[in-house]
Amino acid sequence: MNEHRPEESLKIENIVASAKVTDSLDLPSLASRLKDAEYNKKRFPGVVLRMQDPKIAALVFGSGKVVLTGAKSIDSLSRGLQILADQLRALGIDIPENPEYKIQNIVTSADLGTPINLNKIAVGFNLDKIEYEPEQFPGLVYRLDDPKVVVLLFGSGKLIITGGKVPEDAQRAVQRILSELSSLGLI
Amino acid sequence: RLRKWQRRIRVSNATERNLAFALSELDRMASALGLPRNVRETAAVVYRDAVDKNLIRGRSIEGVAAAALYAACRQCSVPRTLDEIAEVSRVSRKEIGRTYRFISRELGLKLLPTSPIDYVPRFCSGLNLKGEVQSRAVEILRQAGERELTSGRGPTGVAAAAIYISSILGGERRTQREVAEVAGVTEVTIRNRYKELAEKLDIEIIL
DNA sequence: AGCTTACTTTTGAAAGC
DNA sequence: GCTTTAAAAAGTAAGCT
Repeated sequence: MNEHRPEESLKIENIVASAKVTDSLDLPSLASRLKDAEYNKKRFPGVVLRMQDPKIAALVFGSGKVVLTGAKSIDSLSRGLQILADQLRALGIDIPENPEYKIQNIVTSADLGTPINLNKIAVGFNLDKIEYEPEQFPGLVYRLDDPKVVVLLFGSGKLIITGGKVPEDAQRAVQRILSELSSLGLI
Repeated sequence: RLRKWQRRIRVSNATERNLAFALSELDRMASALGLPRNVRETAAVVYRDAVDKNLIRGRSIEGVAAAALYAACRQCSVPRTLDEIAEVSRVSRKEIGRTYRFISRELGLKLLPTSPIDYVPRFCSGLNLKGEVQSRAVEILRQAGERELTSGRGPTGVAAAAIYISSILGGERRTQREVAEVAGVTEVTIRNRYKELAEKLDIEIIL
């Protein structure tokens, strides 16, 4: 069940991406013609669209720009964008064949396989690039410069890597943390 | 040149007026929390350092003052939670927290997370528990720290659980409700923490 | 007591207040 | 700075039975 290999425990939990599918969109009519659309201009300037197949939420703006969140793989993200494009085409809107998109953030979970002492880590790093306030949140926040990501470390040894642009960022972050913790004798 | 003078005087007046306001705010909050003079003085130093480094830009005087007081309490080992500071401030807990992180980083305060042990004296006196019970709670917390039973847990909750246990061991039992009240946590949290401490530190509790 | 729901933290884009 | 989306981690909290 548990392979206990830190580098094999990586799992993408969420991907956020942005794209420009057209030059302008009429949100009011778009919202009324799409079934799963939610639109409250007072509340938020974009239309919220929820897809069930790849479970993704899309934010559609009047500028023609779109934000996709919730995808658990780059593949499902692409499929989600295709589905969104098809829905807009069905409304008579011209959308490019393969809209360009940019991954803005990838959230990955991982497991070091061993419980860790957050207090010792905070001391070991001399609080550099580290924030640990258990009164407020149980995780220790570690900001890495390379890769430029933020890691949330928990006492259980599980962690969250966020802020990455490519899947490899999380992989590198875990490797770096493993080597830093072992060189500090904290793992 | 007269203009320049007047401008300097104006700026100087504003600076002094703001500092006076900040110091009176620190004093007002410290009094409301019953904090000793050394904490007020430490908070004043932190606030002045923040002013000298222009850290007030874009932030409210009251927010920086509250954050300085929060930091000072921790530096002096007489911690107050962000909620307690927020109760006597007109700034939200969220704002005080973010301002604290900012000045803490900019001034290089390097404060380690609050130790549950630092809450013991205040909570015990609030429960009228004698020194013996207090010492036993501190000993339990010392062991808990070594056994990694505090990682990620709220310091007040762990301290409350240790006090709950030591009050029973010392024959001066306080109910979970009473301890929860002075510690500012729920009875559920005390229950979860004390069960974990008792189990992993092999402490037998007979009710 | 226990279950459910929900909030804390982090990240990123979008348009506008 | 805020608003909205999604998602994980673990602790704490609140409401209901």
